[in-house]
Amino acid sequence: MPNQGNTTTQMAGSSSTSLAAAEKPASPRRTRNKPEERHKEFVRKAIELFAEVGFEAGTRELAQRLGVTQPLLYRYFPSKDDLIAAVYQEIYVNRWKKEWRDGLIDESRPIRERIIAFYEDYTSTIFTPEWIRIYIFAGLRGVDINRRYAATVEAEILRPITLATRHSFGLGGQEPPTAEEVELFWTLQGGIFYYGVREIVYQFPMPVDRATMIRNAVDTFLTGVGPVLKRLAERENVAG
Amino acid sequence: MPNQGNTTTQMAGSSSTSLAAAEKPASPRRTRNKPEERHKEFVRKAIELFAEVGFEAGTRELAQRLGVTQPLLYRYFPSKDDLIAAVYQEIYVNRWKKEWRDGLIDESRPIRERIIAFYEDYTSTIFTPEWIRIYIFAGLRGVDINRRYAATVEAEILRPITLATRHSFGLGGQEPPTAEEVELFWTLQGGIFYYGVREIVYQFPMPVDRATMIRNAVDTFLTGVGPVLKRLAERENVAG
DNA sequence: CATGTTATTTATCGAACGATAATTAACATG
DNA sequence: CATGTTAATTATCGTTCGATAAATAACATG
Repeated sequence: MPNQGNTTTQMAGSSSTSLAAAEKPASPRRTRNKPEERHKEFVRKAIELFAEVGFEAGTRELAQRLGVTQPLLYRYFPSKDDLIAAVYQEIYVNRWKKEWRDGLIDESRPIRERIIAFYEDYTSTIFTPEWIRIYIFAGLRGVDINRRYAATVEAEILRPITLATRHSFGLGGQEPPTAEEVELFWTLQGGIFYYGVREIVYQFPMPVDRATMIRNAVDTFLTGVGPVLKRLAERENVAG
Repeated sequence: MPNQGNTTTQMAGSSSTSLAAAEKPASPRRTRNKPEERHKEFVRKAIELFAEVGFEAGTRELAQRLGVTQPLLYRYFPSKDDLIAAVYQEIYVNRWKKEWRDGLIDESRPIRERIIAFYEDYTSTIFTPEWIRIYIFAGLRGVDINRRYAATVEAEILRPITLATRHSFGLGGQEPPTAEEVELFWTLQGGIFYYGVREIVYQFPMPVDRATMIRNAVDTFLTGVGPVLKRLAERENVAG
């Protein structure tokens, strides 16, 4: 049934003609593409598929969506795990913006403005099904990816925010933020992140739009964090 | 334990003796148990296994851990999905405490105390690999469970907290909390929940203990939420 | 102790999976 | 236009999965 008919095989396209058995789009032989493009194309579609189904998604399903045969995948990725690694790289490394940190430590703007601007841009990057769902899939599958990512968030975002906030309250000097201080900002980070999880993963109806949520959360946090930071700083001075 | 084996079938236990082919613990025939106990036992072990591996965990692996054969599972659960449903029921329905709501609306204690006490007890219930990991697995697999659970959290926890906090600030009356108000408390909830995710799922080293984190997060929140709630209430009064 | 019920096991099916080897055809080069 | 390279396909292997049917043995009852 592979149909080698030299006649009308062309328009096998993708849909409608598929028989009950599925899987084979009935197009024998396709065009020949450049390896780099194929590689990118494969990763892009893999992200799409994994975000939907998870990493248990079959290589046959992926091949079908790409309009190629399943063994072709193994010409570009030695194993499925290598494909998954490429997916991680694309999402969590290539999409990170160095400007986030720069904006946060830019003392020419008020701290509130900086933090709100950061979270608006950051959430516009990560609040997609691809980013969030794959991030969560990754965390359940193994801890490496997420630990590394969390370490980056802490080093590049939360510690700078902590120091900047401390300064804006006229507290402390250059000493590195304590774990307890950083933990405070983790709860802000987590609270905002969980908004995205409810919206995108649990598909909860979200009556409050993202910008409003961020503004209220940051306002609440910045108003309340002053006294707590002060208390922590005093305790630190006594202890140290 | 069970196994009244009249000979040496005893030590079929679990390890070492397993041949290369694996799967069969070499114990032919076991004792006969009461159906209700089996049912409970199966669910209990299924929770354990699913928390580790996810719902893709094989029924053969589960059977092996139970010391029974795989087809026996199908005498107690018509399909794997029914087993999963029983797991959900056990974790997310049976472990819910009505006292949480009662404690939160008990106006004889200060609001700060009530909220901190609630989160300490709540986290002591849900900050286990079983609860958190299965909750997250469930959310990626389908939205029903988590949507239902989130609706319960909102109705039984967050709305009461919102009203109680409003009162403690001398704001508003009996009007139901607005979506924007509730959303504020969702960020607190999410921030605390994400602490558990980092600890249990991502296995991040947590230098700040749970109680301290809760105290700081609630203090920050309660200090900061007053002005924001007030602003929202005023806007509401003008608009309404 | 004989008998009936049913909890449990043995054996097996069909589908789907990741992966490999061998074959075929698209394209670049002379 | 003949030729070599390699992108892409066909065919297939071995494993694992959820699930079912039939055989067997534990226990209750008389």
